[in-house]
Amino acid sequence: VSDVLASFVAQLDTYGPLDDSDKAAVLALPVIVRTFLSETYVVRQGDVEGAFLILLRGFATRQKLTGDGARQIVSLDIPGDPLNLPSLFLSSVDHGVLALTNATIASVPRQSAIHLLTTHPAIMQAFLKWALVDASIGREALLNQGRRDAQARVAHFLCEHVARMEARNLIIGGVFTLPLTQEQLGDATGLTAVHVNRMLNKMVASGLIAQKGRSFKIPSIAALRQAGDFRAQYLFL
Amino acid sequence: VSDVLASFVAQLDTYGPLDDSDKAAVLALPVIVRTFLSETYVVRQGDVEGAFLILLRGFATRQKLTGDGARQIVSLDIPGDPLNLPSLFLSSVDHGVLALTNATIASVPRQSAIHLLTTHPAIMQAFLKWALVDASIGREALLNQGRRDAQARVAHFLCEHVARMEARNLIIGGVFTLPLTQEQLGDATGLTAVHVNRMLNKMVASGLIAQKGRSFKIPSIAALRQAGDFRAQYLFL
DNA sequence: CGGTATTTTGAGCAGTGTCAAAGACGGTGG
DNA sequence: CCACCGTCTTTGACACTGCTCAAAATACCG
Repeated sequence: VSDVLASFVAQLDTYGPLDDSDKAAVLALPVIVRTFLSETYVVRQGDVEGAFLILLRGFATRQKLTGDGARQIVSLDIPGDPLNLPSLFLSSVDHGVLALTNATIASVPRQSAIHLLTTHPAIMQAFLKWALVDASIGREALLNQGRRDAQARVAHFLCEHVARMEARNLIIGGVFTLPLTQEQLGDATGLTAVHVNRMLNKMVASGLIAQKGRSFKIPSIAALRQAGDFRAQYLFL
Repeated sequence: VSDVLASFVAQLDTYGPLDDSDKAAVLALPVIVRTFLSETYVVRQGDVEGAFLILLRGFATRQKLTGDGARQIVSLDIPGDPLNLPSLFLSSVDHGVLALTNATIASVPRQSAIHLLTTHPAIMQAFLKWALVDASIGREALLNQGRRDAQARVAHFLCEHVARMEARNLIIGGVFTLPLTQEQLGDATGLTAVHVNRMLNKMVASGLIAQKGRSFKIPSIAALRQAGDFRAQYLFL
């Protein structure tokens, strides 16, 4: 029994609550730790995936493609996130998973994960909550792309990333790294790389964000939230 | 014990499978049947909702609002759909529910529903699958609004509605009613009512759809699917 | 039959996309 | 440690999709 899943258990517990036997059962799961290079596929869209994956270190996106190859990033995943919950119960994954940075990922055999859930109702319930929150985040993203202008979309995306990172104590000293190119930020907000660039520079000019390479600092999170029409309730943190 | 929930059980079973005692337990749920007039709120965004609601007859949308009042429709719900699954386990609903037509809705006390799930793992699992499919549909909608042009968005939306209605045997003779104004169709696709109008007329002119008032007929579903870049896998029907 | 909501149409415009090129950055091998 | 190379960012000019505003036509409902 190793403790690679310790932080995952902590996450699950916030959706829980789990009792000690539940936690022990998760920690007793057979796990293989795998590493992926940056810019490499973890799961391909349409795969019938065998294992349940949890991101331990690094960043990953979940993304979909249109018929003519345009990309939409549907989630930016951070350490502690499950990467392919749907594949546990659905026949195939409707989206691909791409490692953005070098990433270490815990891989749990599908049958072990399913067995865990069916024998531990509290864990099943925590997974259900996770799925519900994931859907809620998706709905907010839909609102963001459907009804906000370019600057607000980018601001909102940044606010969400900050909020989720902070909830996991992954931001230290107010500075954080956004592990995305501007092209990818466009794919996450329904914009073009060029236009994302203009929006970022505009936001720097107006003092909404401070940016140096891919590391960001937010002078006033309140101001950024206002610019992005961001209210955090939908994250259920 | 009435059978108002019979069709809901049938739906659940497709996500199941449920055994007879599971089904009996659902049917034994205390239910109040309520009716709502068209254009009337069933749940307001942010409500701490007491009851679990299932749409029995009519149509409803789930929708979110931006800070300055723009609306995004995140789901068009049809008979058999649960309307507020998140509120069972999350503290509040992140979106409102609006009856589009006169609607009859089954209302199950929250505690009864929760008790049902925690005592019947198979039902909990079916609800989890439901949540996963709902999230998958949300991701496809995000791709649709982020990366497809106006005509494709409308075509894709129509294809999805047809596919879901057909899966419940709610389309007879190839003609169906879209219970939305063009304004609402715009809110569902991230477009303006005016532009939706132009797209619909263009699609009629090119023979992709036949429309008379709010009733539609699709001459060639294959052609419409092509126009909307629609592949049905993500619905997991 | 009148009133209201919805659809339709037109004209003009704004926001975002496209294309292309230059500049900056970062990683790698020598 | 430096030079090189590929990727990413930045900038400019321009095109175009989809939005705004406004008014007319039509459909729906009591």
